[in-house]
Amino acid sequence: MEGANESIENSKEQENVENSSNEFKKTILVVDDEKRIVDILVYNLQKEGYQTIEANDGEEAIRIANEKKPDLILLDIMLPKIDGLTVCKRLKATLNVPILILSAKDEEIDKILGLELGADDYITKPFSVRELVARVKANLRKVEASTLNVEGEQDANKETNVIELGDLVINLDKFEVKVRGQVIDLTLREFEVLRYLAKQPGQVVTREILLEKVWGYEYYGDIRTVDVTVRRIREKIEKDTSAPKILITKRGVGYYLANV
Amino acid sequence: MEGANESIENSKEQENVENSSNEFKKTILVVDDEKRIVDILVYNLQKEGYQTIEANDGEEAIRIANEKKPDLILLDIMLPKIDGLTVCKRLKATLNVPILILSAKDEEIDKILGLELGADDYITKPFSVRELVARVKANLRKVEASTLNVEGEQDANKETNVIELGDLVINLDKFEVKVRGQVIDLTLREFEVLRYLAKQPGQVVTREILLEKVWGYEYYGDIRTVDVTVRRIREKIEKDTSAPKILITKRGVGYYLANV
DNA sequence: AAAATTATTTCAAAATCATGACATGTGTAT
DNA sequence: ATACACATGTCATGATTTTGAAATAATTTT
Repeated sequence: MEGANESIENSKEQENVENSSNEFKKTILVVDDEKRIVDILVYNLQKEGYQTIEANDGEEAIRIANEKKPDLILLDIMLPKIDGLTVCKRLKATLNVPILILSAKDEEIDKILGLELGADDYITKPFSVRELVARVKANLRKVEASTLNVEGEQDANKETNVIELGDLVINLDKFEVKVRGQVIDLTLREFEVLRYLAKQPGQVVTREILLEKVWGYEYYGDIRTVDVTVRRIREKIEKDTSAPKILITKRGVGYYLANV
Repeated sequence: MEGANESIENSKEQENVENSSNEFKKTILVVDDEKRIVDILVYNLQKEGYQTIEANDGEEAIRIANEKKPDLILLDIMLPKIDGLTVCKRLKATLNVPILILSAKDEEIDKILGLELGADDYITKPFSVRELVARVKANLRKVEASTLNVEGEQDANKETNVIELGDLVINLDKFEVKVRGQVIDLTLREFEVLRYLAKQPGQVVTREILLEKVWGYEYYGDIRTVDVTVRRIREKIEKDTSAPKILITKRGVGYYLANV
């Protein structure tokens, strides 16, 4: 979204620089079941000088990828037949190809990263075409630059997938939450809300942001849905629901997690 | 256009937070030749606290957009004089503004996407107002996010979202104010007034400006409302309300925050 | 002193939130 | 297939807080 004008012109120039320097066009496999999305992606990637192939579901994706060996894969997670997560894992197991994940929700992305499927990058909807193209290029460059250190760095940044906040311990890998030492059972939605808040403790998050990041860009339900989910979380983690100490309301704004 | 009423209720609630947190209202250019549509869009966007400008054909759209530099453009594709596609392409060439395409049919969208133009998002008629507003907000947020992260790489760049002014510490993320080390509890309105003043300490701000920037353009209430809010703030932050040391009156003009 | 401006108090309306109840959908075990 | 538990979203209601306006008091300016 940054620099619309600049990049329209840019893209023409870079076309030559980036692509003509490699004799042959890089091939990108676009995997999405929404034809519209595929169309945008394909159109814009071709404009940038890439060759594209398409797949509309997970099964196809795996088959085509193995057959055509693309230089990069753009992969939506919401897919028919075999979901994107599985596709990603399987492809990573057999092919050494950068995979760029498309997703409507931040939380979905987290899940993927948490599961260590080996995705190389991700981008959440709505994304600008510009942004996408930039990521594609970046990832292709990365491969080129480090054809030697194939698997070196990834394991290096093994972050603690546990967030600790006072009485609260959130294990992102296990999808498990402990309060005061007790494992409590949250539903997926509840967990995601809590996790999102926990990533930035103290920071007040509006309901709208939560809806977008947790429920997803495509969700247009009642904003008060957030309140209800919060209440359900509180029922499980707060000693006294009527005086929350952990998940706190900022009246007129939204919710936040008390830090420490 | 189902759901016009639904969002009328909606808008009452979140009115403030998202918009007034940027102390000026975002401007949205609505481009459509059907007056009815424009009216509905404008009405609802204003309800949400956006400023709106209108254009009824493609020619006008381009002219106005270049002149007024809106923060976002809602663009119908079916337009007299210059069609939406062209408008989009041209605008993208000169302005860096998110464009949200309105279209009657899915197929139309398909066609559009097959074409160039870096539209940022699209929405097909009929759409719910809630959906539209959500998309508008999402796209505006996107812009904001990308202007903050200079290179878009990591969110790790910790902008201190904290304003310090002598005894006063305002944490913008937490919507929290400390006075002499003590966290005090301000209402949203109070917080916003204080924040606005704090962004330009020493600078005297008239009540009119405060009303406009904090209450919003559409607010036509009593100007003395500002006084009352100021008093409420003082009660919470001043040691001696009758001799304010922090939030000070400039008689005949307005108020300002003492500098250091 | 009169006029103008600001401070303070009070009150009712409006906004916001928590909660319970209900509806729907989904998966699972019988 | 049927029944059941569970997850999740929606809605209505009541409680609480916030807010604007009006009325009055206090202060400053002219």
